[in-house]
Amino acid sequence: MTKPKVVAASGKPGRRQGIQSVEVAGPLLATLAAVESPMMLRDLAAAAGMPAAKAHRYLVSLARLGLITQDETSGRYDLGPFALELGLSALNRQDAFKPASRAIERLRDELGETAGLVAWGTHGATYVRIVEPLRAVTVSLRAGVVAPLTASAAGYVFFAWLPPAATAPLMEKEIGGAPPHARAGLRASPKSKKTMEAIARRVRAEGLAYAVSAFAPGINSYAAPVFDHLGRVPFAMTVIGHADHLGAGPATAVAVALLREARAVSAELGYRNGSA
Amino acid sequence: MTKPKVVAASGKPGRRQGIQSVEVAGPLLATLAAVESPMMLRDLAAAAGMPAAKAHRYLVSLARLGLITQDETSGRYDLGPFALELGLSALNRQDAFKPASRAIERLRDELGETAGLVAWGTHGATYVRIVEPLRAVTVSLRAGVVAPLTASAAGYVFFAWLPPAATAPLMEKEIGGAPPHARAGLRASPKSKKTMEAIARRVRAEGLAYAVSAFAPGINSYAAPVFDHLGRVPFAMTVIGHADHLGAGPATAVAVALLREARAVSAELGYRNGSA
DNA sequence: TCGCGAAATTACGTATTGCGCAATTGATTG
DNA sequence: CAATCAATTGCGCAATACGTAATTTCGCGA
Repeated sequence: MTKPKVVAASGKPGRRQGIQSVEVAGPLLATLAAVESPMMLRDLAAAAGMPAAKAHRYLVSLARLGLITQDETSGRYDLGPFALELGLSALNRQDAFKPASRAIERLRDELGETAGLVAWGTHGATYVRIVEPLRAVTVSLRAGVVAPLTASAAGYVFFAWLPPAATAPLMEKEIGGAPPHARAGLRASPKSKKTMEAIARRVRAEGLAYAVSAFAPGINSYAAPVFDHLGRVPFAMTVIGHADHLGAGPATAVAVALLREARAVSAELGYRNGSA
Repeated sequence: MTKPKVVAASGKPGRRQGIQSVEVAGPLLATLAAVESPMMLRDLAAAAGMPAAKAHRYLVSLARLGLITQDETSGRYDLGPFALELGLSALNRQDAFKPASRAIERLRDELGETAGLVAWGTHGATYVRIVEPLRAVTVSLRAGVVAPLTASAAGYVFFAWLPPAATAPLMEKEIGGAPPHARAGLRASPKSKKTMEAIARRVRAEGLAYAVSAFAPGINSYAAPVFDHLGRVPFAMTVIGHADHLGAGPATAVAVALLREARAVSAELGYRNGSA
């Protein structure tokens, strides 16, 4: 309409066919989103680069959708309730928590073992969610528990994929802070930096980590990273259970299932294999 | 276009002249906002009541605006970054947002616990802001998480003070929708309507809600309503933390502080105790 | 590796709808 | 009470969106 077209309805942008009017409305919404207070039609139209009469018609329809509201008395326009709804809905699916939560539930159901979600917090690899199978006897873990960086599958995962700067302080603390074997609760002996580097290489190569008797004797754990669309690692997914059920190694049923689910979540978050 | 018009561009709705194409796009956005996961073109078109070919053109333009995204591989459509931006901007305009934000920061500093702001959105009680204390292992939550209506302090608050019509659909879903233990992460068992009514009465009487082990074992939460000048509840303020620090009940230090701050915010918004 | 079926995407001609311009209505101020 | 500014609406033209398939792409199974 505004812009001369050679052929009928083909978008000259050379791209896929869209609806021009929809795209015209965008700048109006963007303008309103950028300011903090209601705007007059005239200013809104100017900011969006269109005549006031044109803007007005669009605003009427946007208001019918609830994307904007017009103040009855002042006539000014502002974002409406539907904009908030859209945002809350978008916020809801924005992060990795939900898909990762669903994934560990699937793992729990499929494997009949305790599964968890671990995030990197100020104190290290912190369990943020635990799901347990219905069985009576399960590995007891609570959200908030911090897994040792140098002696747990989840710790290995973060060490392997987080920037070194993020994990360095904690590793110093775990390796050098206390005399060997004096550290509370760590079953495994403290590892040297060189050992940790070797572990990290293997973990990166295999795509996941596993630890034998890390939490307690006879309890093994597996952990795999979840990547988001930027290639960051918002979570590690873990499976924890008795050694005789889980086994150990990169080819066990547990390892295969965990890796499959972790990769599925990463894909859902927009991670493209290889890089961001 | 579809509908015969007698006169040129006058909207026959008898109302103000708008842009038809803009209003056509509304149902597509509303449909995406109403579901929780990406949709196929076919289903989206059906839900919005239009042919797939038509929906496709609109989706192309909505995607150019960033209101929606299309997954490269699956071809499915979901809400996009601009939807989030619109929503966050709309959130900031809520009169209650700034005072309530400051209030949860005070609570965090005073109690040394994680505090949050929860709004009622399409999918339920949605965390829109989380503030964490600098020290300690904090409870990890992210904005966007939806708290279950029937098993969280924030959910109780909205259930107690929102019009029943607003919460009914979600309660049906939570209570009857899924088999036990199939619902994501609900530690607490599903509650009957009768139980929920009893909870709501107590919550209204005490002025706030608390939940034991709702998010995770050993994690308790408190929630109190913020009332605006019309007596509505735009937000709930929450405090979340380990059970042994927070305790549970209407007379704990946390409960007292939370209620005090929530009432202060309500007063600032022009709420008069008792009614609107 | 090839082929079947379903879904997504694109063409094309028609006429509905959006555009620019200017008049009209409504509100605010001197 | 009048003047000014802003918001809103007619009008006719022609650009754009619609419907109906055709076509391409994708996902699976043999």
